[in-house]
Amino acid sequence: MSANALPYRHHNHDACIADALADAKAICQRQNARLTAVRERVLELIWQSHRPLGAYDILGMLAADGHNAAPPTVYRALDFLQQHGLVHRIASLNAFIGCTHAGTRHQGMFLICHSCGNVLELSAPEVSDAIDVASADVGFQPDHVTVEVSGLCPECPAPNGALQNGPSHE
Amino acid sequence: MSANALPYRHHNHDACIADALADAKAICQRQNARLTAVRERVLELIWQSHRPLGAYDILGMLAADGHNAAPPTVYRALDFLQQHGLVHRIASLNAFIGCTHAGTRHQGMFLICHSCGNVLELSAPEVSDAIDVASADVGFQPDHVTVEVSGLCPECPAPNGALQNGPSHE
DNA sequence: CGAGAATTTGAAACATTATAACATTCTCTT
DNA sequence: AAGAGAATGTTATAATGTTTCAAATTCTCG
Repeated sequence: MSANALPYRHHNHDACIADALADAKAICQRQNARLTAVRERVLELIWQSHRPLGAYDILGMLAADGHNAAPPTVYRALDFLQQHGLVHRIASLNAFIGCTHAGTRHQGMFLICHSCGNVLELSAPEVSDAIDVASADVGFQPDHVTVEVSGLCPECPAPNGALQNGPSHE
Repeated sequence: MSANALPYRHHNHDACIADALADAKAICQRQNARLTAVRERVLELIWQSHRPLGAYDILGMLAADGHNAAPPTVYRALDFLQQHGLVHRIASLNAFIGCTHAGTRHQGMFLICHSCGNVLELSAPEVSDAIDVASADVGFQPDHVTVEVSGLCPECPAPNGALQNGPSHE
């Protein structure tokens, strides 16, 4: 019933990265923005997992590339990518993740599995709407919304013997 | 219609702090937790404004007290206070604020004014519910939820001539 | 009370995340 | 080719948070 499938379950991740990069190119072209080599490489690195990556992780990967980059290089690339809606920053993790809804108007909600570390971005209009209503109720004008939910994803077993998704009697 | 008034508009802030401290004492007693001198002082400092305070701000204030504290002292006090539901951490600001719903079961939502810096904590069940539904929809089990909205509070004038709360025709 | 256990705090060093400031190189336009 | 603006390189530093071990305090129970 949900429009949001789990995009990282048994998928062709190479294609997933390639798609993201192709989309990014198109989006930047449309916006007259320059997806330079560093920026593209950073985006690619971020897309190499569905786990958020810290800026210094990226820095290390660039170093492994032979690129002797300093922190500002990475942060600038990340700023650019965020500004163009290609990556999101997860505030509760100080980390960055590729946007799975790039190019579409959306208000993301992030489901962060504290077991496997994967993050799923949902577009949840009902959540945004509820937030807008609650804000308007007290006369607050929302500008930017952060919704980050940490918990257990359906791929991960529940810690002890607790039920996870309810008995599968259907 | 909202149960959440703006608690920081024209209120007696000394009483506000005193109440918070009294509540904290009661809550800790009930939970057999020790609200020691440092912890209480940190809580008091946090309550001295409705703006979130950074850990190092608190550290500086303790220093002004003549207390030569190191970072772990503050972080430990903050951990304790969070664990007992007396303060919240605002992830998008790396800062801490007193909980205005201490002692009650709630899922906070934070309205952060980027003009005056004040933060209003709302208890918004509709938002929590929407988040729970959206999570359940993809089989995710929420554990901890972060909802932080930055924007313009009703106390602050809109930047240019834009309407803020709509015409007051009622 | 008083010994031992547990909790809390002190203190020093260190790790991680992010930014400032300024020089240099690149890219696009004309 | 020249100039303007954008992007990157480089160095240093700021801001935030943690690890570790030692000392002090408080609690428990005989």
